[in-house]
Amino acid sequence: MVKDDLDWKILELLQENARMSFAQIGRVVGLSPSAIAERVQRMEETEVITGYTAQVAPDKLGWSLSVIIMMSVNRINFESFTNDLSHEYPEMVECTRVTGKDCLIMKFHVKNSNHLEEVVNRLSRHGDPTTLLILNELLKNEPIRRSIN
Amino acid sequence: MVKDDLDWKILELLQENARMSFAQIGRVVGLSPSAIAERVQRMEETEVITGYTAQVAPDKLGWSLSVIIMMSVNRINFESFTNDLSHEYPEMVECTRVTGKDCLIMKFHVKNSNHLEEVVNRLSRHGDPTTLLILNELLKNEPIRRSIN
DNA sequence: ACTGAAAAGAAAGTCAT
DNA sequence: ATGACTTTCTTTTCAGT
Repeated sequence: MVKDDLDWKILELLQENARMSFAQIGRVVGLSPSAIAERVQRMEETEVITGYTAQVAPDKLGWSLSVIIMMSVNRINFESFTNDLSHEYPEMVECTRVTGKDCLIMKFHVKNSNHLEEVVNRLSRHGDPTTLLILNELLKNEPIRRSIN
Repeated sequence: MVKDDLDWKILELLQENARMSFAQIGRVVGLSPSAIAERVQRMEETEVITGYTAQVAPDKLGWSLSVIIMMSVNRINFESFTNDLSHEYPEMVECTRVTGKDCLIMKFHVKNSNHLEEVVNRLSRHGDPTTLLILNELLKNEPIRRSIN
């Protein structure tokens, strides 16, 4: 798991820049590269760290519209809908089930409003989607820090 | 920007594992390490790639409850609220402004329901928050792929 | 659990092709 | 963009504490 403040410092650094070398991290926290490697490996194995991802700008890649779509999917269709999501909806980047009547909150990147309409049409077979256009991502993927108890 | 399919393949690989070495990527896509380095550097400079982040499991770190909170903040208070968000709300990991009456959708990790109440109380000074408990993250940080055409 | 040393591997730079 | 080359840095492994 997470043992001490050093582990927390390592987690913070890797959340800010996942490509930092163990040597670089070691210099900041005051441990040898091998000690960092061991700690990171332990946190990977215990799934405290679940992966490392590059963040990309969808608008620079032809996905110029981002939306949040909320939809209730009734229990009968729920499994068939949530099964194979990323395959059925390649433009979906997030899907969160939340409390409320079988409610899903999803995030999509689409090319334009025609593409959005097409996505909404596909979704409509499973429920009644509410679409919110994303105007500004004020905070995104903010690092998780130590819970101060 | 993004020149060709090779760039796209590199982006896919880095979104799946941001710690891959240029040499590893080169072996997969069939280019030399220095060619990969140049392409990645170009995509960083043009801000196609905006960063590299480690993904961590909040529940293994003492943040056992995750919630989405929606709230309208009227235009007068909007700037004062959105200014210094991560400092005022360290438990906030996402804040998205969407269409609708000055509407914000936020994501928080909290320790427990008491902590959640405390967060809701703090928010209530700026608007009327609606809280949805996250039950399951079916899709999270799904890689962005090539827009077909 | 950490250090330090040695070997292997990768990165960053140069240059010619 | 590659290949050859050098220098520097990093990872990995392992013996030692």
